[in-house]
Amino acid sequence: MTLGQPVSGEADPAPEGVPADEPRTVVAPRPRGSVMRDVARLAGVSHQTVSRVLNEHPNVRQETRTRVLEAMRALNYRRNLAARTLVTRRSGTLGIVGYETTLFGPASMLYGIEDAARTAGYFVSVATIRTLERDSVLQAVDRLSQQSVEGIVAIAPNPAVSHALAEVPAGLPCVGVGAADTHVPTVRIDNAAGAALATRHLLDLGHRTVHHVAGPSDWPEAAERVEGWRGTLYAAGAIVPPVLPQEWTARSGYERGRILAVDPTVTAIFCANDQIALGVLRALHEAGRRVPDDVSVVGFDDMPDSGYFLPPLTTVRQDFAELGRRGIDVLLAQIANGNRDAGQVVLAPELVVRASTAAPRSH
Amino acid sequence: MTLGQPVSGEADPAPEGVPADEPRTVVAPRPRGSVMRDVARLAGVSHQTVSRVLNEHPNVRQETRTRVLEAMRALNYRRNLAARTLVTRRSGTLGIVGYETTLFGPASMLYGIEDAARTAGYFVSVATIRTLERDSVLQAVDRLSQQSVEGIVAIAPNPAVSHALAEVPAGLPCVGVGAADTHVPTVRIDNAAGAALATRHLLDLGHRTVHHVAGPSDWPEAAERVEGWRGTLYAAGAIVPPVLPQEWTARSGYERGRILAVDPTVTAIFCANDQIALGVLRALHEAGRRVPDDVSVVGFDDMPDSGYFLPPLTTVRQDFAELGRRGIDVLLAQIANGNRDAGQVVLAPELVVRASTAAPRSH
DNA sequence: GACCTTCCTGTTATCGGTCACACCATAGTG
DNA sequence: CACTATGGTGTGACCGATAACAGGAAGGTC
Repeated sequence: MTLGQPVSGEADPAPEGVPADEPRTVVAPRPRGSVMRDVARLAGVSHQTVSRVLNEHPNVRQETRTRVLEAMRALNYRRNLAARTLVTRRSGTLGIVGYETTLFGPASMLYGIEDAARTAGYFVSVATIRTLERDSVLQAVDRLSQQSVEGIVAIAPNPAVSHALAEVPAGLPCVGVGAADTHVPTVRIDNAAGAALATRHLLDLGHRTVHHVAGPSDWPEAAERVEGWRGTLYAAGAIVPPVLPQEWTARSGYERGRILAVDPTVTAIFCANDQIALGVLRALHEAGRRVPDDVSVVGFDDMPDSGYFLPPLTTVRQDFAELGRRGIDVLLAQIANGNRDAGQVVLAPELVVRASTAAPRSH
Repeated sequence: MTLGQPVSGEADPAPEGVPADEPRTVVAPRPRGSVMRDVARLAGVSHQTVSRVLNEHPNVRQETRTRVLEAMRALNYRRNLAARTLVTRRSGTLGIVGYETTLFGPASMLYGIEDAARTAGYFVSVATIRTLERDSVLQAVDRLSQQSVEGIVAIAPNPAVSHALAEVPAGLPCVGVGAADTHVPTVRIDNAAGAALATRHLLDLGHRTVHHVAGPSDWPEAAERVEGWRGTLYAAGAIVPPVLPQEWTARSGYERGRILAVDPTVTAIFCANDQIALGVLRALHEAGRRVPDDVSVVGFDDMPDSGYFLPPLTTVRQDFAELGRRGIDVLLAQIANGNRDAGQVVLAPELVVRASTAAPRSH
């Protein structure tokens, strides 16, 4: 036992005159636990046999196995992942590239992904990016690939991200979650169909046309929703009002909502997400236009709070957790096959009708 | 160049009779990039010199250094973290134990922590837990320690989590973020002070007393806020209404709010977070009690949406990003010192007064 | 000139696992 | 009985980095 003995004290005797508390970056090495050899010794077998037990190799006698397992428990052994990774080239870790993960959607996907990865026996390493600049994204991907991640999930598969992914040398498996992308396989809900659902719902209620408060133009989710909304209006022969991309925030919705609120021809508004809808609701309220009597509002996402807005929000639900799970499925399939062509998985969104939509008042 | 050549194909010829598409877990090893020796050879130096350049050792001639750097660029070299971790016992990775990370607060802390860790040159591995059961927590901590994380940040430092942390053998540095805890150093805002701020504000406006809709009892944040609220009422000689712990959701707030709404003596409600407040607002609205004319409402957190509730919510702001940063600071200090006694860091919360509070109507 | 520093560089061991292979039983086959 | 499979186990090499140490060249001091 080396208890109480200074760690490697001989080699470099502290210079006497120098203040000892100077904040040097010399860090004491982490104390070492027991390793495979220790377990082997205690169990009276070779280290290779311990390895076999650990990896559930069939050719180990039952009695030997239990003896090894007992030794492992006695020594509180845990395998050193770094050593294993070094030799197998498989880290058992998946990387996540996240963007704006404080938003409800991304945060939920992150959660779903982590959950699914854990279930599949993988660790999860996260690299968030602050901006969608090329360098920022490349850096994040680089950080993850340094860690020998076996695959990467991009939560915001926008062009910058997937382009960086395509550049990853080793043909790293990857998947985009949330929106379509041409460079990487993706798992997403059908944003266009969701937008169409919302627009259709409003048209069916009798509204002449539907205004749209869009999300940021650099999010493909936002673009797809614009597309679905526009297409539906077009197919119905309704006029297509201009869109002005906004952020995903209530503030954005409020600002855009104030403009829409003073326009008496506006009777139905489809918002790119629920937070935007929240802002729009407030703007309408302040302008004295009642929802849904004067104006109908639909959101997108169905965050847990949406049912408690004033009034409760009609919205398009997407199952973020399921999205995460399916994303991991696709990634694992790629890892198993070695190729990237795992295709596209598209989940159907669902319209949740609450109290924020109604037929327009007939004059 | 080994391009096109099968990787170690000789050793284990595929058994002829077995269907080839059986889903076995045999995975092709990741193709290998260039390693230190390759760089060394190209630069005409030893691998150790490459290592010196990489680690910014001072004793390398300028010319040698540039030659090595060029070789690294030419070969697109990146250091193998697993090998480095194996020998140094330092993984450069911090672990995060997260709970309910889809909530705005936890998600924001996660983000702040990741950001700060990256800035400090650390990677981040996440282990979320679904329940606060002892086993679930232990498992998460175990997963992280398997990865040789150098420290752990607990986002929900509730007793179960910190207890598990205390059991980590190697004296792993750790820190709890968000609430006080007796087992681990913590970084938090002063939840009690924040609650006091809110309560005081309502009392100062002239309310006789303040009702409270609390968070879940197994979150120390919730308990601390109850404490601050209760203490302030007590000091002011106001009566202390009973509390019923709820979840952090709007739904919870709504349910509790419906009960409070029918009680005419209720004129001021302090909610444990903004989402609860949202539910309370709706319940009051439905009951025909106007905010702030009939009832004042205060939240906690200041999520981005709170300013767009109807009416805009008076709330207690906590700076989650700063919390994350400071958490990493404390953790890094522990890693540098080797001991766990990095004390408590307490940040001051701030009251943000908006339109949901006013003096009670005088009869 | 002998000697000691200081700067720069290379050689070898090592971290803790897995892989390839050798080995020894025992059992089955002709 | 010789010969081959097969189950169970041990031995040594190896993954790719860093640590420890050795040693050569250049410069300074006596």
